[in-house]
Amino acid sequence: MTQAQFTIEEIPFFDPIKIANSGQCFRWKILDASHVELVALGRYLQIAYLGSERFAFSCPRSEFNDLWYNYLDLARDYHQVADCILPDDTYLREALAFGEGIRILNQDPFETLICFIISQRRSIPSITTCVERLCALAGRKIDLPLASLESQELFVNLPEENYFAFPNCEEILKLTPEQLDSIGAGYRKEYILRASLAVFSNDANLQSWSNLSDESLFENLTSLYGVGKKVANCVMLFAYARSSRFPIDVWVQRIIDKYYGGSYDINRYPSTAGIMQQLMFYYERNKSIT
DNA sequence: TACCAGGTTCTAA
DNA sequence: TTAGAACATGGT
Repeated sequence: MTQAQFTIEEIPFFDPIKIANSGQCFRWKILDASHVELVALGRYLQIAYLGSERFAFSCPRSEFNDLWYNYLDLARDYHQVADCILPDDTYLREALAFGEGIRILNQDPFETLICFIISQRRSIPSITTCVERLCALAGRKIDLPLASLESQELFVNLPEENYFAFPNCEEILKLTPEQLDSIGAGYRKEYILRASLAVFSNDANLQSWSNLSDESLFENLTSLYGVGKKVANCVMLFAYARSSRFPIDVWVQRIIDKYYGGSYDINRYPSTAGIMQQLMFYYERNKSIT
């Protein structure tokens, strides 16, 4: 008996469209009101909302269990996280009501590192453009589950375009200077190259770094040229499941100044400050748009 | 057109 | 130790 080429799952507190707009990932794309596609972990995935917290994923059950369950952080009980919000934290309560369904992804460390190096002092649309150019130039072409998807009415048919995996360090280092210039990374080009070189030479063994303490991991990440505390905290939060990390960017600083009197005690949420940060960030960026 | 963007590095005090 | 300038490019 052949395995079904899709997986259906009931998932509470999960909103792919909000995740796509949350700023933690740059390769998720909203196709329509109930479909999202993404490229991650070297694969293509489409997610369809079926109603009543039920979702269809364009992959076999085995792939869903092996890869996407962890990537999408489905083991965590987000209702429990929500229950931790203090009664007097009015702003965060509003942020939760607005952003319910956002999960913190467990992304690939190298991809997250390079993406957030690119992110510094740029808008999210601009980051997305730059990341896509890098993938198209240096990334491996991905085999699409086209035939199997088209045979299912659950999913949106794929456009006839190519999808590329995020490149590894070797693939980035193989780019010519002209190619690297053409992705439009500007002065961050040198940061990308030196981070890639550190990983290639094994000075930065990103896989083994997952065993480090928060303090050591932060120290190692910030030792990379072009990686400061903001980018390091984003990598820790979005790729190393360090949910206590609280990246402070211009948006979050604005929130702290406006709603928290200029200082924010992250010890209010010792193990979930990063999740709270993401809710705040999403709320502040999107509340005026919708 | 001018301004700002999920910051970091470098330099001078 | 800290404040401030410089940094490349894209989106609005």
